[in-house]
Amino acid sequence: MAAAPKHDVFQAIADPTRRQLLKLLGEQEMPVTVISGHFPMSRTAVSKHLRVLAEAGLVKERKVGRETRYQLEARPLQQLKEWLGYYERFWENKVSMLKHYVESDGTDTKQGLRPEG
Amino acid sequence: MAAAPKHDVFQAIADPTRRQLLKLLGEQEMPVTVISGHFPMSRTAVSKHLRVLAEAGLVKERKVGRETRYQLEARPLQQLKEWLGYYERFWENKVSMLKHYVESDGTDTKQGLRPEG
DNA sequence: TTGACACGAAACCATTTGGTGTCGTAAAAT
DNA sequence: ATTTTACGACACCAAATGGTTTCGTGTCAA
Repeated sequence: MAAAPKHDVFQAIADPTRRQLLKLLGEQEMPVTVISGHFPMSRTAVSKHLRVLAEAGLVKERKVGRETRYQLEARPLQQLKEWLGYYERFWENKVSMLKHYVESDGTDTKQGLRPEG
Repeated sequence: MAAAPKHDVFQAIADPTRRQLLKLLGEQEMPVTVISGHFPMSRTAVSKHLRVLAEAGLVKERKVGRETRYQLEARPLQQLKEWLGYYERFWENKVSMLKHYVESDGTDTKQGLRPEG
């Protein structure tokens, strides 16, 4: 029985702490202790987040002596981009249709589309 | 005014059922009973997922008689696209990885970068 | 050799999540 | 007028999640 229930990318990025981790690890490879220094929680907690990210393929680990260094591995985010691609047409359509109609920030007072007037 | 939404977009799309919901509701506006007919769970469960999506702004509800019709509202997904945009350079641009290698002191490994990549 | 450090594993806890079923009520249908 | 339908509001439950502390082990330093 192979381990099927890995974490997927969608789950992995759902947590704000993990998104911060990705950003941090994009800058540079870092060991756990240094990483956890950036967060208001225990090293163990950060470590568990890192595991989730690793299971989703979003970070890679490298053992160097007694430390484990982590670094961003962005490629799995392409899944997300692909998923998003499907929905782009929905807001592109809306925008072009509403362009002449709503020029505000999206806090529309009317719902739906009416002809002028 | 607008209270901080309890669920954000990242959380909302983390669940596979909710992603299916988005896809379904992109096709067409639908009432709850019809929607839940597409899922192997109770209407109440689907309704709760719809609420999460609504809190994230990803669906809009419209009361029509005794039914509540839901439809995709894709615009908040732009946040996701924007977030993703930051990471595109990591897979589009191998040069950035080279840059990181060069900027580090380079004494930490002998196997850091291989030709061809 | 002894001690400090880095880290994962494990046990534990509170809260959230994803699901269930029941019930009340407004709207439609008969 | 009565019944059926659509739905949200609840109350409830098991499992997952996000956090903690403690402990064991491998690695580096004195």
